[in-house]
Amino acid sequence: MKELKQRSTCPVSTSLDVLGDKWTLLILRDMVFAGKSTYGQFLQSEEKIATNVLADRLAALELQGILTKAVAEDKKSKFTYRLTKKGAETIPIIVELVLWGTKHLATVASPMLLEEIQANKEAAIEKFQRNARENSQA
Amino acid sequence: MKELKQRSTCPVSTSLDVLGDKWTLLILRDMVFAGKSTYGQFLQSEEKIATNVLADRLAALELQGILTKAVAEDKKSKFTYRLTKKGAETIPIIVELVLWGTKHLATVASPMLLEEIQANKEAAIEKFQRNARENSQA
DNA sequence: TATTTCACTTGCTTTTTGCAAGTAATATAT
DNA sequence: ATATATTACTTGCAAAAAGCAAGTGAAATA
Repeated sequence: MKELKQRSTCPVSTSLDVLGDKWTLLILRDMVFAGKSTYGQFLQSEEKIATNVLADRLAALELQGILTKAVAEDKKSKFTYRLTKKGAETIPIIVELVLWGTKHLATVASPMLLEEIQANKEAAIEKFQRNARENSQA
Repeated sequence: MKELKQRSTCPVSTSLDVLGDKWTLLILRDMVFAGKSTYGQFLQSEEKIATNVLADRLAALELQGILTKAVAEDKKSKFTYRLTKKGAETIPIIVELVLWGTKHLATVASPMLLEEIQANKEAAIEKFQRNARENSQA
């Protein structure tokens, strides 16, 4: 596992201690924009995260209180990962990454998603957060 | 050096390919909030970046067009790093990291900075961007 | 009862990071 | 003019993290 090494008391630095690697925010992206919630779903993403890295990150995110892990309703051999409030509040960060990447890098964003964000960023963030919380009640 | 390996065409993923590590955004933080612009200044930060990692990241950021490197006015043995427009437009991401870290992690932010951001986020971001661009004219 | 699904773990190689020391081009002090 | 100090790196090596392929174990399905 991965224990948190806090390099300083700066909020940017400590946020990066938690979220600042190439995979953590992609897992959260999959939960927020693709509604994914299981280990197998996360493994299937286009970026092909290694299975041991995924296990490590999920455990770290759970430890940090960013997501919760629970036995799925349908099968008890399955787990469902859900965002906590703390986790859902990373959505503004992810949305800014979408906007920056779309503007400055060679990327392809879903036009509908992008339009929604550009039309009213605050409203779009609230909707994503509401969805994340709603799904967590299911 | 570090060439860009793009894992997918997703804007979140590609933004993380560029910015998603533990050091890159700290360098940008130092430029934005502390007005730092030289190699020696970056080395002195609280988080103690290794000198070879700093050199690697500065070269990668220059390659990505996020900052420019120029001989300093006062000494020609010194270089000045400045944010480009693309670089200054990462500020919203950094600001969201400040807010999330402040709310959810054990951190200490400058009260003045935090108040300024909380009072009017958009205005604060614009100010930081203006400063970054102003300094780049100096 | 056998096979498949699902969520991991293990072992090994490669890559990245961290650390300490070294170098080379100015700049400053004597 | 010469020696010392700055500044911005590079180099070499050990430690940590990531990537890859195969294996495991519990539960669901055939």
